[in-house]
Amino acid sequence: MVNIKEVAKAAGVSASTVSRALTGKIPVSEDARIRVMAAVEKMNYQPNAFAQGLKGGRIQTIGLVIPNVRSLVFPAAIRGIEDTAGQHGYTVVLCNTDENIEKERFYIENLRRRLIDGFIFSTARPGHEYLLDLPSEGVPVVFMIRQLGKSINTVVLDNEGGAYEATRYMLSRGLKKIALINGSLELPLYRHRYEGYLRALQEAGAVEPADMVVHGISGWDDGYQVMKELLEKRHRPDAVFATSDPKAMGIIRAIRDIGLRVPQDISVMGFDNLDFSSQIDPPLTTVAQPFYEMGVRACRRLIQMIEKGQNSRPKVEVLSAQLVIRKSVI
Amino acid sequence: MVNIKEVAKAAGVSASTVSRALTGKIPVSEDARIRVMAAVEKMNYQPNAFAQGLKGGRIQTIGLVIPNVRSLVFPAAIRGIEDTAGQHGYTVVLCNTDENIEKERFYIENLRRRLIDGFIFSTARPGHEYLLDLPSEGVPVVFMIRQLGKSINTVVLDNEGGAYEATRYMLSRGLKKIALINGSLELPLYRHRYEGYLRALQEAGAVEPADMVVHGISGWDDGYQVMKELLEKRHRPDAVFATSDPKAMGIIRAIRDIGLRVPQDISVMGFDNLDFSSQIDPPLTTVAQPFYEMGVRACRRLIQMIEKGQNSRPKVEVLSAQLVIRKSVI
DNA sequence: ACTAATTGTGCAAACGATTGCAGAAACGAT
DNA sequence: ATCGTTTCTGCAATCGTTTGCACAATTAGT
Repeated sequence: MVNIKEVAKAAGVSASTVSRALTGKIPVSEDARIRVMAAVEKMNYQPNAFAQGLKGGRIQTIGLVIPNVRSLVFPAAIRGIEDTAGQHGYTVVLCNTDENIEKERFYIENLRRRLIDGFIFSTARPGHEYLLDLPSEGVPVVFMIRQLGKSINTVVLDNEGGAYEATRYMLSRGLKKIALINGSLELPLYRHRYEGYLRALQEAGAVEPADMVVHGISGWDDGYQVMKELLEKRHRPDAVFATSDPKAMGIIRAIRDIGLRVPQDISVMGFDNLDFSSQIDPPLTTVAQPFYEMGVRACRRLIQMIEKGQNSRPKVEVLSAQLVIRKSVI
Repeated sequence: MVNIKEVAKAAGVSASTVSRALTGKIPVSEDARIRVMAAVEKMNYQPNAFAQGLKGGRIQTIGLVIPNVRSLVFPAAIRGIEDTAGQHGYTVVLCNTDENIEKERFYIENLRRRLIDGFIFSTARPGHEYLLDLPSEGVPVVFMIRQLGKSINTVVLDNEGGAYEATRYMLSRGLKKIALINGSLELPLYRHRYEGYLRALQEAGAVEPADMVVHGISGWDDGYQVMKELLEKRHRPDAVFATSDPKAMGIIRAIRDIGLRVPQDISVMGFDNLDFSSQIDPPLTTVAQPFYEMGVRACRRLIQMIEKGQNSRPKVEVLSAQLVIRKSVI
C-alpha cells in the first residue's frame, strides 16, 4: 500500500506538506495543495490508520456494546448508528455481551487498548455502575435505550408516556380489567412503563388489579408461561398490556391455547413495534419505539463528544413513543 | 497507559526482552521471563495495538460484511462468529451494506487501511465478482451463507437437500399441488432450493405446476402480495412452499385474508427457522438452518487462514439442513 | 586450557503519520 | 537598501512495538 512519502515524491513536496494539505489545519500554498491532491487521487492514497492512531490522533472508530444481536430491538438501532457513523467517516465495532458482565469488561479492555474513540452502551443496568467511571478516564460514552443515572449522555424513549398512552387507549375502548405483564423492575425502562400504566389507571379512577400485575417477564416463552398460569387461576382480564412485543406474542399464544380469541375475548397491547409485529395474527396494536432515530441521535452525540470534547453537562434525551393501532385491541 | 519501556524498567531488562518474553517466539531466560510476567501482571500492561499493527503484525480484528442486520437470518450467525472470534482473542467489526455495492466498497477500503486481518462476507452475489480478487491481494476471505464460485473458502447450507426434504415431506402428507414462492434465482441458494423442490417432485412422478411457481420474492410484504394475486387468479394449491420464513408469514396472512385456513385449506412450509417461527400462529413447519454453527465454522476457517496462511485449496463447506415439523403443514 | 558452538541480551532501526521548530522566500513599510 | 512581517516549507523528533544484528556470557568439545 502506498504511503505518504511516495505521494510526497510524486507531488514534488515533503511528507509534511502532504500531511498538512490533507488535514487542512495548517495552510499550504494553493499550488502545492493542487499537486498533492492530484497525486493522492492518482495513487489512491489512504493514510495508514495505525500510524495516525499511534501518533495520538483519532482512529474514527466507535464501540457499540449491546446485550444481544438476536434480540429484535437492537438491530434497528444498530442501523441508525451505522448509517450515522458512516456519514461521518467512522466505523462501528459491534460487541455482544449476553448480559454478561465479564464479557462486557473483556470488550472494554480489549477495545480500549485499540484506543477506540468512544462507546455507545445499551447494556447499562444496576450492577454495571463501573461504566459511569469511563468518562473520567477520558473515554467518551453515550447510553442508548437503557439508562443508568443522569451523569452520562443518554438517549432513551419516553417509556412512561408511551405506557400511559397505551393504557389510556385501552381504557377508552371500554376495557376495564387490564392486566400488566412487565419486564424486570431493575431496568428503569420497565419501571417507567409500569408508572405510565398506573398513572393512566389512576386518572381514570381505576385501581391496579394487583393479582394481575406481573414483573420480571422476559421473552415469548416466559410470556406464554405466565399467561397460562394467570388463566389457569381463573383470572380473566379484559386486556393484557405486554411491555414488549415478544411477550405479547407468547401471551396471544397462551390465550388461544385455551380456546379464547384475541381481541374478541381478551385484547393484547404490545410495546416496541418490532418489524414482525404487523405480520402476526392478529396484527399487533403496540407502542412504537423510534429505534433507528435513537441510534442516529446516540451516534451524533457521541461523535460530537469525540470531536468537540465533552464541554456541556450531560443530557438525557427523551424521544417520544407513538401508539400504533392495529387489531389486537378491540 | 503504561508502555513497554516502563515494564522493562520495572523488570530490570530491556524493552526487547519484554517483547520477546511476551510473544514467546524467541527464547528468553527463565529468570527474565518470570520477572517480566510479574511486572506485566502488576502494571496491567496491554501492548498498544496501533504500534503492533504499524509494525506489520496482526491486529486481531476481522471484518464481517452483511447485507442487513435487520434481516433476521444474520444476527444468529453473527453470534456464532462473535463467540468464536472472542475465544481466539479477535474482535469483530460489523458492516452493513444494504445490498449496496458502493457501501460495500467503502467498507472494504476503509477497513483495509486499518489492515484488518481478514473478512467474512455474506454479501456475495453476481455483480460482486471483485470480491474474488481480494485473496490475491493477500487478504484472507471467507464467504458465509451466500456463495459465489468455488475459488473462495465458503460455508453454506445444503439448500438443495433442505428443499428436497421439505418437498418430500409435503408429498408424503398427501399434498399434491405444491406451489413454490421463491427468492431471486440470481442467488445460488434460491436456485438450489428450486432444484431440490424439482427433484422431489420428479421422483414422485409429479410435475411442476408452472403457473404456481414464482421467483424473485423477498420478505413478507412481497410474499403477501404474490399470494394474494395467486389466489385471486383462482389458483388454489394444496400447499405453498415458501423459501424463507418471512415470505411464509406474508403468505399465511394472504391466505387468511380471503377466509381460508392454514393448514386445513392450504398448508404452508417455510425455510430458515427464524427465532419467531415457533411463536406465530400456526407454529411454522420449516427447514432449519444452523446459523450459529455456520458462523462458528466460517470464523474458525478465517482465523486458521489468518494464522496458518492459505495453504490448502479453497473448500466449500456444506452444512445440512433439518426439517422442523410444527403445525403449518397438515 | 583454548577454541567452537550455543544461548541470551541490548542497541538501534524500522513501521507511517503528525507537528514544533527554524529557516527560506516573498512582500511591504520605512 | 534595510528591516520586519508574513507565509510557507522541510527537517527531525515522536508515538510504542518488533526484530536483525552484534556482542557478551555461558556451555560443550577436543
